[in-house]
Amino acid sequence: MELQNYIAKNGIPLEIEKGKQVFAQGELCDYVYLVKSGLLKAFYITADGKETIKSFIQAGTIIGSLNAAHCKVPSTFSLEALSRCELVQVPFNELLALSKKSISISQEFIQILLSLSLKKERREYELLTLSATERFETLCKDQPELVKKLTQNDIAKYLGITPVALSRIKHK
Amino acid sequence: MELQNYIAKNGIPLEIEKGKQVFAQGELCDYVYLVKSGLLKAFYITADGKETIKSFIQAGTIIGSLNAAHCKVPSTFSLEALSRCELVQVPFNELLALSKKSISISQEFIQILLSLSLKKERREYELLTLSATERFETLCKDQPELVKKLTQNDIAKYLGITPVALSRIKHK
DNA sequence: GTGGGGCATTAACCTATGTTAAAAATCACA
DNA sequence: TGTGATTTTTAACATAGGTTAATGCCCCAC
Repeated sequence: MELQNYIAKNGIPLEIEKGKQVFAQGELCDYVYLVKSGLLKAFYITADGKETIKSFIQAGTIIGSLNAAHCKVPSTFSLEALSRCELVQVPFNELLALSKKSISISQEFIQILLSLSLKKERREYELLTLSATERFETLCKDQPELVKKLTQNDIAKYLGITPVALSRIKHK
Repeated sequence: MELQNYIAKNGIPLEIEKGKQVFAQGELCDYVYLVKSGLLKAFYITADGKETIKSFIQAGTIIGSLNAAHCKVPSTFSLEALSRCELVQVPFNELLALSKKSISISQEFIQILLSLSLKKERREYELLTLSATERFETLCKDQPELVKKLTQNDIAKYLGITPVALSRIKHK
């Protein structure tokens, strides 16, 4: 909470319209964003121009390209608003510096990174061991409210299949 | 380094013979392990009895089931030695407690978790956007020494395909 | 050296998903 | 309410990878 409070107080508020990008794949982006309201998607555009969705980001989450912010390299993904969003922006380094001065902030950082790792581990597990149908069922069971807000196109891109394949799966 | 030194000094040394498991999927495991030598694999057994490999763990790495250690739930994967291994075992909570008292340990923890997240992100990216052939090529390019030490069986299980499919891919 | 066990290859056939294209449904809004 | 735009469905065909099983290979214990 301390960390979120810090961001809420010291960060720069941003409004992002539906369909607009917060940052784009290939750009440097040293910021981290706290999502106050709205829904976003983080996605890759592959070499052959196809989009695959890495994750959906809901209110209350902190999001940023760790890679870009931490390693000073271009982001590997884009972040785009699926609905009008209120964000608060703060430089990643500022948070890291803050964590060097406060044990409680450090601890919160550690908790956030731990839960991030667990989330990614879960996704890795699903991609590695479940079929597209099973991944779809899991998503519907775990996040029914989220699924309602998404287009089938975006769900498919998140599952790693085409919209056509998802339509087929639903048909059963 | 401070963290690794702590583990090396205060942990319990373990020797694991090739083929033996450090912990098994479904068990509680509150420990974290520093790999001093050898090679291990972390893998899942799915509901229908198939094995898929989550990652290979080489010397110098710290490994453990974050989920099991942090959330007090059974591990979702098993850890098995692919060659004779020297490990050092330390309770995860001990490290977490330590990080609450020392900023520098906290910072190291954060760095480890950051690089873990980046690694997982990369894997997620590959599973989501690359074909089996491309994943195999990437692995061969990025970790040629590792590939040499592995059986084709294990490589296939890591790529998320069957050994038969991998043999076909290599044929080309 | 012999025999057994696991690993790798090959082949034949099967299934899930991709691709393309067209039709149908839904939505957005003038 | 009508109309164009977008999303979803359906169909036909192509391809990657799964499954099973047979064969050969290699290593190692005896």
